[in-house]
Amino acid sequence: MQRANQQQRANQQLTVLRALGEADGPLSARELWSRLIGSGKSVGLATVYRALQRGVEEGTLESVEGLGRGVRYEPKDREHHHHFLCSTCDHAFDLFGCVEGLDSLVPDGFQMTGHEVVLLGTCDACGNAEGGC
Amino acid sequence: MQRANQQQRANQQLTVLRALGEADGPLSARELWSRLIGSGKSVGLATVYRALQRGVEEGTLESVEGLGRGVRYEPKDREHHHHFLCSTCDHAFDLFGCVEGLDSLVPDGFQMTGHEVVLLGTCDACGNAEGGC
DNA sequence: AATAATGTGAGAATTGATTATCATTTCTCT
DNA sequence: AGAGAAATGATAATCAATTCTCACATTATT
Repeated sequence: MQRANQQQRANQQLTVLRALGEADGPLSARELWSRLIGSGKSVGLATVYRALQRGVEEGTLESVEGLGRGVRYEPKDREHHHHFLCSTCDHAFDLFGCVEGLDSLVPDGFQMTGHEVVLLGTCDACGNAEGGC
Repeated sequence: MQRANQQQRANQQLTVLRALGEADGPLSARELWSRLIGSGKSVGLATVYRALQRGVEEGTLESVEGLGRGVRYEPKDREHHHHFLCSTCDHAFDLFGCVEGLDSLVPDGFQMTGHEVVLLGTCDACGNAEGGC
């Protein structure tokens, strides 16, 4: 049992961060954990939280609120983008591009420092498969 | 004591819904409750939840996710609009107007059914008062 | 190798939001 | 006024997300 685990352990937090880096959108701690488990990587949920927390502290990750409930995380080095939230599978996808005309929405006296755009709907996979993807 | 309460009670849920209707943006159950208490109206938090839940069931209210954490509620009869979330006081303000060019962001095969735009920054009051508003 | 520092997993503990419960109170209708 | 239905408020219960704890494993440092 010790032997078997030796190659699977190393720096689990790196495993976590790598998986997040390969995702096509921001993930919650649990989503990330599920993916890792699903792909045969054995990590504890606590370790996922530790990796995310540390990533944010060190500035390599960014927490993304505003996508349904809960908090998701994504690498901070991605360029400005927005997200598509599938209402069927609840997965968030990165989008490319941005929009025009945001400044005109800002009320007098308010200072805008950022913005979020979330498109809602059905993703490709869920659109085809009836039940969900 | 009976006398005193008689005018304060009536239909507390109406009181709740009226307060929400007068707000300048969507409120969470707790925000709404705080406002009521703050303005001298004595209602239970449970009643606030009941009023909101029922409003959604009856179709007069709409729940708004995507503004930081938590769920907020707003009257459904307002026309299409978006929100400004103040990062200092965490209050959400209704905005007027919308944006262009959202369609071009949708990936192939995805079906967009709606969108949300949230502007982040500092509201007028918090911008002036240093500490918060 | 010996020791110290750090990382890890499992599950307990905590937290905050929401819902359920229940004894009263208020309404509605007669 | 009187009876039964609905509403109310206080608080307990529930639930999911996140953090904490601790025994043990791994790595780093002599």
